[in-house]
Amino acid sequence: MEFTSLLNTSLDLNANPLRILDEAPLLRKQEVPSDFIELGRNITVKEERGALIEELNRVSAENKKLTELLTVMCENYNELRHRVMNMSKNSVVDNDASRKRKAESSNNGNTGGTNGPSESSSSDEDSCKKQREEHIKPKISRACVRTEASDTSLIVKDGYQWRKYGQKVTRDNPSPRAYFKCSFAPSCPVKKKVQRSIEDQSILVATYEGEHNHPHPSKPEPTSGSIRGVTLGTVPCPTTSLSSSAQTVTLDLTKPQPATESNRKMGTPQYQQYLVEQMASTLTKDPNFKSALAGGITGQFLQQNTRAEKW
DNA sequence: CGCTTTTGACCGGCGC
DNA sequence: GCGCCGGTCAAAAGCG
Repeated sequence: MEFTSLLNTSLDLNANPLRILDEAPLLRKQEVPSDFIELGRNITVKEERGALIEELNRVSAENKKLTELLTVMCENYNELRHRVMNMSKNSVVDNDASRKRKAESSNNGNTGGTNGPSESSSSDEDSCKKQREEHIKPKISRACVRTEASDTSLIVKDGYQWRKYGQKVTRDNPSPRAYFKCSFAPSCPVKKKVQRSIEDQSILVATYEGEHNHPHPSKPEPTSGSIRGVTLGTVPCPTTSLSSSAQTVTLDLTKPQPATESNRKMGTPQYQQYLVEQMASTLTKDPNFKSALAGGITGQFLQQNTRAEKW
């Protein structure tokens, strides 16, 4: 990843905010008098103390907010994890069921007179064909991008050059779906479909098909324009097993968290501190997260997604 | 003038 | 075989 080397992706998260908060006044107390004497400022100790207390309150409030945010994220993660696990189970069942259904229908068609052997061989051929086709299938990945709700354009700035070649209103979603081709290289086979999420109109769901056969043309445009990512400009969605109605997540946490069991203790300062530490260390240590973040910023997330994704 | 976007028409797959 | 639907094409319009 050439871009990860250019960008410092370290989040520099404060892994131990509560302790530092406790230490902060002590540090400041040591610093204040020396500054005070050296610069000879006309500030009374009272004023300085008041300012420090105010600052401390502000930081505490900020910390509280962040802790709450992390708690919510953790809850969402667990919920999503359960959903994905259930869905993957269901999809396996569904695949088997649909295969059975197809086999049954083809068998029913053959009940007229064909015998067993030819029947089974044809179904085997079909399955082989299917497998071959699936291998040929271009890699598909999906990304969700939060935009202004009022922004009606279906433009996802991921750093690549796209040419729109069609737009359709699909049955499952009232908002139009736009079709794009990569126009940076004429031979590039990558296509992109962009459609607003049916659940949240402010979220654009971009589906990428294929892999770019050329280097990334440029640094991605800043996400400050029409796209307003909170932390990540683009958010990798769970792709394979989740439908378009799947819940959009803002973080792709791939490692299991021990929070499910300790949810009962949620709210205690110890738990919150533990949560903060765990989340921060998970985020900063997890190479998947780092790469996803870097990819999201640089537009490389597409390639990462497709590589990580099963065909 | 060349590139991009728009949009109606067309095509192919799939289910009934 | 027919109709529906998603995906693509291509001509016209727009834009810098």
